[in-house]
Amino acid sequence: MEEEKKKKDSRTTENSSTFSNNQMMTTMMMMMNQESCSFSMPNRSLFNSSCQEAEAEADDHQKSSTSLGFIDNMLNVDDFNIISNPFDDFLQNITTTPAAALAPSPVSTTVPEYSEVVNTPNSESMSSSSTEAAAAINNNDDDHKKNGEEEEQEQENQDKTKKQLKPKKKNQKRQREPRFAFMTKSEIDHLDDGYRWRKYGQKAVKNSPFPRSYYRCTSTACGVKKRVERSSEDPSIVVTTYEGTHIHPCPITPRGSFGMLPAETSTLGGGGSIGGGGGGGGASHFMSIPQMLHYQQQTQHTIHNQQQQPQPQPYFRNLTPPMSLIGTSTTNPTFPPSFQERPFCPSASINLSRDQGLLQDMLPSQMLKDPKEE
DNA sequence: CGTGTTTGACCTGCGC
DNA sequence: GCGCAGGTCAAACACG
Repeated sequence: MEEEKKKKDSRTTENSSTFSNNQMMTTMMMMMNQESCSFSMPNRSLFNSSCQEAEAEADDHQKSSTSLGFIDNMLNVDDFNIISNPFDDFLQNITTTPAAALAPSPVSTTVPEYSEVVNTPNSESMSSSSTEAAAAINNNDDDHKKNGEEEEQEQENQDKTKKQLKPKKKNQKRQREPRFAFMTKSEIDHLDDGYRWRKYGQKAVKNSPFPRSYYRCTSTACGVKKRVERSSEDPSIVVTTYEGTHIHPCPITPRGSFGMLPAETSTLGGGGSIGGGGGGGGASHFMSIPQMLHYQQQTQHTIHNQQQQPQPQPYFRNLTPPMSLIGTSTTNPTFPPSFQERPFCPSASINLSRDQGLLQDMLPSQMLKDPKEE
């Protein structure tokens, strides 16, 4: 126990101190629940797998959405309710982009744990909208309600006597929410995905020196959970497992920036902090999407060079514009000030030139032109 | 004071 | 039934 503490402490300091420079991250999706696969990824663009589609969407968003601009593009908040099927895209990408291609080495070897749950992209259970997805998430309950709403009420009374721990237990063993996990090579334990998470538990995992952290979406009525743990085989790999579907848009701060943005802005430290930089000693380590993008850029670049072949780079592809903005400190009005000003990563300026080079590989030419034109 | 983390205790599922 | 491991709760605590 104390060892873990020490480890954690050391990791904490280590992460906070070293995270800036050398972390690239390789994100790869691995699994999802075999029963239903309606998970709605908060940042659709994050996992949008189809490059063309992603670009098209990016274009569409740029044309159509000006109020929230990049934020919307990133989070698709504006079309949260009409998200066609983010996970479907994602899954397609899984099939078209072998994990090994994205992250060659150890990552793929750790997948087996989840390989069983990899679903087929064409699974009909994939709903075509986030609302449907949410419904699909709840359909577990619905199904069971069909079987015994009366029972439910009866047992509800019984359950009241018990701890509120499991009000749902009667229906089934335990609700299996659609789940999927992705592995991220990062020093950061908790990758920020735009939603607010509250840590509700931490457990030591057998055969792993690293504890597993349990997070729950802070939005009321949103039961999405996520587990974060480090791979025992490769401590540099963080395995994040999402369970459930958000039934609400991605939170956005009044200033138009993500609530999720990590500690880079003090305004997000306390009540505004998303992803827990705030209380409890700030032991969790978040990587903002911009940061992720930054690393993803590097990763992509590396991959690109290695393979001499443009692999689909789905997850952050249409998120690249803000990266370029961040890197160049441009003042594109389309994007929130927070993204323009925020030194999201200490290495951002240092890597400016390199990022621009990367952007050439990744960004549509239009994207690169925009800042200049304006 | 509000929000979030920590952490020990408790519960549940599962294999034997 | 028992034990183990995973998952969750909730009080205590930390922070802004």
